[in-house]
Amino acid sequence: MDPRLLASHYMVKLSRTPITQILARAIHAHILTSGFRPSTFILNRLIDVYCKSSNICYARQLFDEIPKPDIAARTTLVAAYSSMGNIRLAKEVFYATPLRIRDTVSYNSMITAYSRNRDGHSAVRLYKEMRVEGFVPDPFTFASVLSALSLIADQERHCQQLHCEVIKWGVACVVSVCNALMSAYVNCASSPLVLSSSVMAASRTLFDEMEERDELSWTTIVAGYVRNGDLCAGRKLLDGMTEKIVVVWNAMISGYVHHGIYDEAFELFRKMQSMGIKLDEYAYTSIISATSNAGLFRLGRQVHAYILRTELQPSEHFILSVNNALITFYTKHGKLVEAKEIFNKMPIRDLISWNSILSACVNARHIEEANSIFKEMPERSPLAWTVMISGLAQNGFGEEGLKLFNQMKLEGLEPCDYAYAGAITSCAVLGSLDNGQQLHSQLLRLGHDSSLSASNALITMYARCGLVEAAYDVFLTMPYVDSVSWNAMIAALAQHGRGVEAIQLYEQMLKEEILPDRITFLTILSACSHAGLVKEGRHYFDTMCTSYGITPGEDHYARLIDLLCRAGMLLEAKSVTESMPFEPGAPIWEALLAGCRIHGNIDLGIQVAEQLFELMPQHDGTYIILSNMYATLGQWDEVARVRKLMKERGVKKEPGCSWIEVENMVHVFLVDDAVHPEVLSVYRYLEQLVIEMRKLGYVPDTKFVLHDMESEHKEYALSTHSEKLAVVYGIMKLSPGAPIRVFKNLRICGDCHNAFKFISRVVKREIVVRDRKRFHHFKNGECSCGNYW
DNA sequence: GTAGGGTTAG
Repeated sequence: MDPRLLASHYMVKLSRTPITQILARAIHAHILTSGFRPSTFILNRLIDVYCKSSNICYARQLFDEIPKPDIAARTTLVAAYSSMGNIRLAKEVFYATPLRIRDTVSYNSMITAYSRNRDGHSAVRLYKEMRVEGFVPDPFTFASVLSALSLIADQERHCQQLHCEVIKWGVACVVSVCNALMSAYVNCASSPLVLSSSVMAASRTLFDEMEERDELSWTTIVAGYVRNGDLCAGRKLLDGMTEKIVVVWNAMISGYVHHGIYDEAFELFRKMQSMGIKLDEYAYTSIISATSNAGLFRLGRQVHAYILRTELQPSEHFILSVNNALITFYTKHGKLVEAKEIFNKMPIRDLISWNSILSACVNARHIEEANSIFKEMPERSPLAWTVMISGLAQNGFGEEGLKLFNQMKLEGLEPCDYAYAGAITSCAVLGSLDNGQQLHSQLLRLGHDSSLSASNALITMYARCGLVEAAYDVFLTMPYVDSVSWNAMIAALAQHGRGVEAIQLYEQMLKEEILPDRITFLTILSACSHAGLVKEGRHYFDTMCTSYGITPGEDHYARLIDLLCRAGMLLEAKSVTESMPFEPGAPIWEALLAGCRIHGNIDLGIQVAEQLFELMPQHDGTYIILSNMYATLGQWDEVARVRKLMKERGVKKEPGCSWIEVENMVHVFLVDDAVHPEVLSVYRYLEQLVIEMRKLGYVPDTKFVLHDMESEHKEYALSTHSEKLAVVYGIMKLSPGAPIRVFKNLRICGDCHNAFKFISRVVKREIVVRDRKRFHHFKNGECSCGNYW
């Protein structure tokens, strides 16, 4: 075929019909085999097709194969590389183009490339360069360079300078240039050094003085107001509009949702509906998110049903984003099954779908499931890692959380402050102070130390590692705090038996007008409980309802009952259970049973245990407490009966286990340990200690041995308790005078509690023990709990 | 041949 004919044939084909990649390949092949040199027009179209189908390699091949591609082809390629995020190749082509044949369009493309690559400085530099070289900027140049300004510091000054240039080059009346300028001014407001009202005013003046406006002009100004928190100004403009521009409505609705003004969001949504403005995925996702945040389950489900009924041919993008929002909606309302159903039925999923279903599983504490989703994900974004790390930590998987955090770093991903918070929480779970401190110093180095989530995690970490003062330091030096910080600090004091201080801090919180939430009351109730402050606890329980409108949940009642039980008011506690507006569940009975144990009320204990056996027959704690109660009374037949019951039902007792950190290594001891390599020397050291302790009056309290055996053996059994072994190991290994910090998975044993008082005197060191419930600080023969535990 | 707005994940 005659090459010229072929060319015109291509021209027609290329300009009229959408070209598939296959067709492009065919033309490309023909060009190569026939030696036909296509016009720039054809070349550009082909490059464009390849790029739109993500085939940048072919595009470059085409470019390289054709001798001396002209400026238009080069520019197309720069733009293509830019839109695919490959700045390296874009630069290569641009700078290989001789200066004398570059034109304004090639500069525009390169400036955009830098801007897309989030390199605002290079974009601005190139703009200045082109001006020095004498190229004339056009409206596209300004649109490109102005959009790059949001990426650099001192944007306001640059904005004003470019504003002058715009006027100088006579393009101030071009709508697209004005839009870009307005948008640049609006973006300045995100800098803390800029007064948002002044840049918004500059933007508004531009808007008001525009002779003609397009949809984007309206959107830029309204979205600008919304983003900078001036919802009223945005709404005023919206109400005065004659045109119905969907994007503006959507921006307004999302603004209301972000500011928690849900009523207005719903009202606007309904208005859109009644005015016949097409509701698209943006409107729906915002409104679904409103129902998620506002806890409006029924309304959310109605929206869901409405979408299914009315959207008969939804686009792919519509299905994707709406379903993503729905996953979160069902997750936030505790409906994992529904969330999973939506996810499973989705024809296509993106990063957000995967991240949403991952957090759905994490929130529902289905860690196994979350783990397999995490492994299955096609792309693990830093967010997914973060969700997984904090999910593991918050569900007590400290070791796994920390491991994942380290793995994230090994894979070259930079953990954000939330990921650090997860890792720090992992340390809190493990009681790993060394790791926690290292993470703290990393935070300081990275400048993440002002992060709210990381600092809140630090408070908890230091507290759970036994360093209340360090927790306090973090709390006091935080640039701003939220109710989580207050709750964490109050809890820190409460766990360490400093109930009065916890209450004082709570009162301080009220003075600073921070509203307490349900967590605050849980914390303050346990503070009162640990410190034996019955009157105060009752008072706070009442004010929770009367002054703050928080309906006490089962967990609040459980703490109130715990408070009364510890103080020996078992009958009153019992009567509270009867006055509750719901049937008592396991937490209530457990609190009562613990009270019965402390005060040796076996009759009530048996009744309560029966309830618990029914509710959770596989729970070891009930059997243990009951058998221990019989054992203290010497009723060994009954002990045997309970043990037999356990065996029959296949219930296993969680073995006691304690651990201590020495030089960044965690050493674990079990009851009657024979596993730890140095356990023999630990036993020998303990024997010597006991001799010294007896001189000071220590008598092993064998009532804490819960099996029937000779008293000599009982003393031996006591000496094998895991917490004793860990404490002794600490005395042997830690530098002289350093406090001993030991962690135990169960509650501390009574004889160990007594023994540690004596040990603290013999070795003249502070011993800190964290058990399942709280901390004990032993110093000079006394414990911080005042024996009230 | 080049630029530009609104959403959903912690």
